[in-house]
Amino acid sequence: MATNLNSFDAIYQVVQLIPKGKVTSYGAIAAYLGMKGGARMVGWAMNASHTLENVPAHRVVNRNGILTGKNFFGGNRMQELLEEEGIQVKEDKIIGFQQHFWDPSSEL
DNA sequence: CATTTGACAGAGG
DNA sequence: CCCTCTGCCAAAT
Repeated sequence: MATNLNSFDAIYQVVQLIPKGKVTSYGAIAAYLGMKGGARMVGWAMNASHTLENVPAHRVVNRNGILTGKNFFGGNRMQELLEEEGIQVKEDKIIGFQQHFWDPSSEL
């Protein structure tokens, strides 16, 4: 797919496609977009996306299921959003991460 | 144009 | 699981 999408836009699309109550990792998104190993780029996109509203970056965590970007959300905002979607978060990390994991490469 | 940086990932200890 | 080092890619300065 990747219809006329610029670097960041493609990432925003995938993040917006994450089902409610699900989460994914930067690497999974990067791999889906073909930039395996470019996971850092995904984080960069999120940094730019945090100014947007339709990008549920709170559903994107690192490979360990840790809310790496919670600091960018402003306090416990990220954790609250996840808990509202049925995801339990403890000490900045998702409980049963694999259980809530959503892989774009498999689901899309 | 070269260097630094960044919300990562994987391997090793 | 935590810490450290290396590898990757693109944007920002």
